Amino acid sequence: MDEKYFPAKIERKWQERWAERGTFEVAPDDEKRKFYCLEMLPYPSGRLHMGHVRNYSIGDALSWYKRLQGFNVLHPIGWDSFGQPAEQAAIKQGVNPRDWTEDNIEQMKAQLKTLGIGYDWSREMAAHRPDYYKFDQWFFLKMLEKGLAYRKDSEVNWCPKCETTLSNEQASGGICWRCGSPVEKQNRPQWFLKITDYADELLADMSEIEDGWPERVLTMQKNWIGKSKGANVRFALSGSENTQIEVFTTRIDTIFGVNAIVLAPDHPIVEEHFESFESGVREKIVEIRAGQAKPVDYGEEVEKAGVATGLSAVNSFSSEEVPVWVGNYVLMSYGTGAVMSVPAHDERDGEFARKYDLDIRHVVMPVDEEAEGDVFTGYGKLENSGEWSGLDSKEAILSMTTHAETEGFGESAETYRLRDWGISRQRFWGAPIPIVYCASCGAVPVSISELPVELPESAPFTGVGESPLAKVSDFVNTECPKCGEAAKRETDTMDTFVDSTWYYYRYLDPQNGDAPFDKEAAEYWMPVDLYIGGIDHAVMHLLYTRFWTKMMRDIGLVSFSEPVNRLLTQGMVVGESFYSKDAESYVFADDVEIERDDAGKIVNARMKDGGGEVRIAVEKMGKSKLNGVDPDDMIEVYGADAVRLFVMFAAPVENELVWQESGIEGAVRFLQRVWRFVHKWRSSIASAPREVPNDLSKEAVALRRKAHQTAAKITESFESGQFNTPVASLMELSNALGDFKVETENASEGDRFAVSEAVRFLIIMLAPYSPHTAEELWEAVTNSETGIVESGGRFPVFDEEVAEESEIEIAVQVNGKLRSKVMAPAGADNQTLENLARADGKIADHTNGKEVIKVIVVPNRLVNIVVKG
RNA sequence: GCGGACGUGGCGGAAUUGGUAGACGCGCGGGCCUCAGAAGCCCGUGAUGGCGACAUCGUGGAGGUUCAAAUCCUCUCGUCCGCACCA
Repeated sequence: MDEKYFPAKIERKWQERWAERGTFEVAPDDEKRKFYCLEMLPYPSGRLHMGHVRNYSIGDALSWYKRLQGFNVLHPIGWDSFGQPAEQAAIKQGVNPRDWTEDNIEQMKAQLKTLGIGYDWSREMAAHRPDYYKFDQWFFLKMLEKGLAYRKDSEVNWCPKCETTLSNEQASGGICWRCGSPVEKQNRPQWFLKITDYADELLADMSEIEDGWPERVLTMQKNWIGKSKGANVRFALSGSENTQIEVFTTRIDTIFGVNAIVLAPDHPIVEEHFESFESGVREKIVEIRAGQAKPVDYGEEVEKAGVATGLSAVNSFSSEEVPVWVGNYVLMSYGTGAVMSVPAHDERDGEFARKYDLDIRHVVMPVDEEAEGDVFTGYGKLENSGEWSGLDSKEAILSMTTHAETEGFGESAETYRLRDWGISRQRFWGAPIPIVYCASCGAVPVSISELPVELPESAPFTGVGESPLAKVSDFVNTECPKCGEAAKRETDTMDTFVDSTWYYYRYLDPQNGDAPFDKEAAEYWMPVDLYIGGIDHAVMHLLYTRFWTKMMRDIGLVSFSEPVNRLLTQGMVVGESFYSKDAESYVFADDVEIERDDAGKIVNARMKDGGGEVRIAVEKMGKSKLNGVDPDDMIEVYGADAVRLFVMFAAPVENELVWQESGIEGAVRFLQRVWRFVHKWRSSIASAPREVPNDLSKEAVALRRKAHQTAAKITESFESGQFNTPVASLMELSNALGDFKVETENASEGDRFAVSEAVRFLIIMLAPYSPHTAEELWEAVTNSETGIVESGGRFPVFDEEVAEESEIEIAVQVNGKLRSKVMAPAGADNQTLENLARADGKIADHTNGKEVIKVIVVPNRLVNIVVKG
């Protein structure tokens, strides 16, 4: 052990040693309890950023903690290596996407190793390698067999900038989730996965995981699935024998207030009667269609527009004839694509009716008279509703639904916001969809034994038009698997969310060539015990992956329904940015001079050279803001251990983390302090007695107590998912060691024991945060070169008796105000505490001459004396 | 508009879940060491008043429940996030 702390040196040493010994490589072991710790796999952009560092530091901390408790910890990593940037690079720089991707993986892997994250690298996977995407295709075929994959000619979201289709989620709000461009609509045949088949289960099974998942993630998913209960009701189209218009409504109780049926502009009935409409109507419908196809900016409210088609329909409840309109606010993709318009009891219908001067008839009376305005959307008492008049809304809904069912023109129904998952992408860099189109046989699946359908080496990357695959004739032209005739391959590739939906199952059995993974491996390791990632994946990835697990259960691959027991959503890493008002641009922190007042509050910031005013803000890191921090630079200056320690200490994991260089300096100071202390005591520790000596000094007893209390606290924090406070506890323990004022040469047996115990505790509890430093210190005090885990180092189990304080400070209050503190033996009874409190001089001053009404005693805490007068 | 979360020193954040508010770190102030600096070490640091022991105030604001509230309840202000014609 060097006298001084040289992080680069020890970090290299231990990274090599871990690799040599395979410290983090694991295999199923029925003797040990398993723990599967997972972080969201990165896209191999080529550079690690601070968000990654945070993500992996959290995962590694918990992995170490569990490992040190004797768990068999699976902690893998891989690459989400299909996707647009590689293809963009191919278009812009003419590089081969495969080479580009492999290079980036190489670089990021090196960075991860420099960080010293304890991964089982033997299980690494990468989505773009055929041995992985073969099983994307395998799953697709299995789902096709099960009827869970289908092809449908459908309108898709098209991003003109990325030149690709987007899922509904990716196009949410009318803008591309990746580049922010407005999304257009296009019609084309698409492959879909039937996630909607699992909508109910995805909702119901939330009860299985609600203890371990953040409430807001489940709420977001719930809203996304958007289950809505109501009824379908059919209106007969006037003048037509058996054409009916079906509407979905949650408020069948308002059906006597219907003044019109409003159809989506692309409703089949509109299509069917289109030619019979007057020319003005046709024009208006075309206009509405165009308007709906246009993406809408966030927050922008679209004015309602519509046109009466001239058709009319009969309200089966009232026998009333109502006009049929087309409206721009009705969506074909939700419910039945038709609504019954009830302007008195629905805001949208009200707005529509006001604009076009349609009848407004109230059929539900508010029960409390608080309701104002002409539209009342609450529940109330029915009126003007035939035999249902007088009923409460809720009763009426039940009764009217039953009536519709009996009469055969309606039934209760459920509708979801969730759509099926469109997976077709007009891209090269993704898993080919294993389908062949044959002139006589149609769409024919490639047989499983022929997988993988490999991507060609390269393709012409022009950046425009169809998928590049369509231009690779060797790829496109093939034979029909069924009839052997010449046929063409599907040239769309799969959404990359397919790759990331099941990657963590591949870690369980990464070499398997016959199946995505071995069922027994999954039995041992799954479900994931802790999954850590950003909140931005709350809906898409995390909903897809829950769906995928249920699908795998149904094809017999796994025996459970939920893949992740506990989810931790980590906050962003942000940086301080400096904006020069004179230059009207961001400037580097180094060029800024900060002035503070006596309390340390920043009062002024100016440029060092010109003195121009500078505005300081905390913003997402970015090149343009000059506030990005490169993990490699930080590791070089402070060491990986200090970076990791700071990242964990600076904020609770779910919060934003403000990167501050002064903060990381504090982290290094702490590590150095620990280092110096261990260096000074290392031989005394090595020769310390193994058993507790009898003659412990008061100070030694206090040090032991602190060590055991720290172990108790940290264990509790880890178990509850708190990672910042343990660092504070470690610092306290380190401070207590620093306060232990015995020189090594005068240390008694008892002193050496207490110091040795506290130091070993400290080192092991430091390992989750700063593993290299902990390993080096451990080696210095134990002389074992195999590393902490292999040499049997275990997370300290605290001894309650040792941790217990013998004397406790008791707060004494008079009328709830703190007036004094007294020392009392631990566990003293209420009477003793009260007597002690009353005997205190300061308390007497506050109670003399007053009548004591009541005395409240909280054992080991406080005494509150309530007085009058 | 609907839904959700959160407001604690100059800053990041603690607080055994109703029981001594501000742990720990940063920043700031003072001191020791040093030729000097860096590093390190020691002391102080919520606000106001007082030489002081101490007193008063204090967890966005206003009420309330309680012997006792950062924590529970009501209202209110603010910040952030999600959804947004979903019938």
